[in-house]
Amino acid sequence: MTTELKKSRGRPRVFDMDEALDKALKIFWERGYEGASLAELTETLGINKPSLYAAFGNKEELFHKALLKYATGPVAFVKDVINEPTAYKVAEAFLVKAAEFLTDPQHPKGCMIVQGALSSGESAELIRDVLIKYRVSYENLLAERFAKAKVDGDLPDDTSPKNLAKYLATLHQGMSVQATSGAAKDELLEVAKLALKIWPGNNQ
Amino acid sequence: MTTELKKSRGRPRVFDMDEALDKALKIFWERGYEGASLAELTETLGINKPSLYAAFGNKEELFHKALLKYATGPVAFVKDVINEPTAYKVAEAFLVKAAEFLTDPQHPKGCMIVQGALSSGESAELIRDVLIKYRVSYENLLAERFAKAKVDGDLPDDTSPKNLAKYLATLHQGMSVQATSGAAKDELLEVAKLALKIWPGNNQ
DNA sequence: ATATTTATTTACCAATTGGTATTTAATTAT
DNA sequence: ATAATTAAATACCAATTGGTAAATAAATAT
Repeated sequence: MTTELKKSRGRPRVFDMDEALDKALKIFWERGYEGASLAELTETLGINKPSLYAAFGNKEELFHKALLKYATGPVAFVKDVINEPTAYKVAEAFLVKAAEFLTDPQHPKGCMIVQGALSSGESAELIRDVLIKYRVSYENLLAERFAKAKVDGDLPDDTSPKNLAKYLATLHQGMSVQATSGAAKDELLEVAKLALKIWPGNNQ
Repeated sequence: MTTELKKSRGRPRVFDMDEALDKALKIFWERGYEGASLAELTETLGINKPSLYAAFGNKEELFHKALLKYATGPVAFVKDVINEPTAYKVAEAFLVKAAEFLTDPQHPKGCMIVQGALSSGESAELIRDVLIKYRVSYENLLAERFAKAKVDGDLPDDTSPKNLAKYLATLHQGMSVQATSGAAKDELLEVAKLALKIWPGNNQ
């Protein structure tokens, strides 16, 4: 059923670009931008450098493509989360799904957007800034959702959507560090449970 | 008043070791272990490589010495915090002081123990593991303090000291990421304030 | 069959990485 | 004054970094 209109002219590519990008993603994910060497990348993808460059551009472009795949793939759940019916359910879904995702044994621990280039040398400064922007935009997504919840009367008047969003983003980022450090899913779920106790009406 | 018994025999060292270590600390702090190059280190310390090696050993040893200085210097407040009279005051002091420290303009943003080697190449794996141990031990310090609080009747019987400690450690680590990403002190103080609302008796 | 196109392979590149051997300079002990 | 000791400066090292030029192989269009 897949439309294989591969009347491409030259020598056919021997590797699957999507699979290769996925492997690159996982290396960046657990090594970070600077920690991932071209040597490890090419070795893992099973291709050599010129092929990698022809297919994806340079290391930086490869990272960006991997990042895009990450944001639209594994991490897409964040954008679903804001569709939960109430602010509380948004927060709950966000933290619970984060706990599960960050410790999922199917892929590297932690969040690539958090640890891809947290502190780094000059060569990764652009990458670092892009990741910061991603984090900020996810946080803003939550803040906007909570602002709407206030209008809906779903949150008390004296609550600050921004503070609430930053609280959740901070927890998420901390959970990412925890996951990378070996914390188990259940431990992070307990953290999530505790964190949700701040919610008005969810006390004790 | 400083006992300068410098009847050391050979050519005198031209730089102050403590000052130099402090500069190295700040570079590791904002660049991470791998991100800090020997070139940047020697340039900033104002000494050349052989001098650095003679004084501090290799890059890894220098990092460990800087880390020790960090843990006994800027970050010593964590060990004071557990002397607060109540569990709540411990948590409050921990989060408030963390917010202030992580955004202090006097030194790099964020926590070196969190971002010194979060994700990295193979060359930093030992460092990464040491930093993980540091994080775990700080968390254990809090957990033990809260266990004592339970015995004292300062915390309800159904509270888990470990979960509480992990909750606070997670927030601290998240705040570190936030600080590195440009969050302001006031914003982190708001997060701390929100976070403390989970406390029994501190609701609303 | 041949030309064209595209991918792979091999071999290479300059720059940078962490790390040292060697020489030279500054100090103290004799 | 001279020997011994210690540090600094210069110059170097192999290995690795990200990146590429040139040659070769596999497909399609003519």
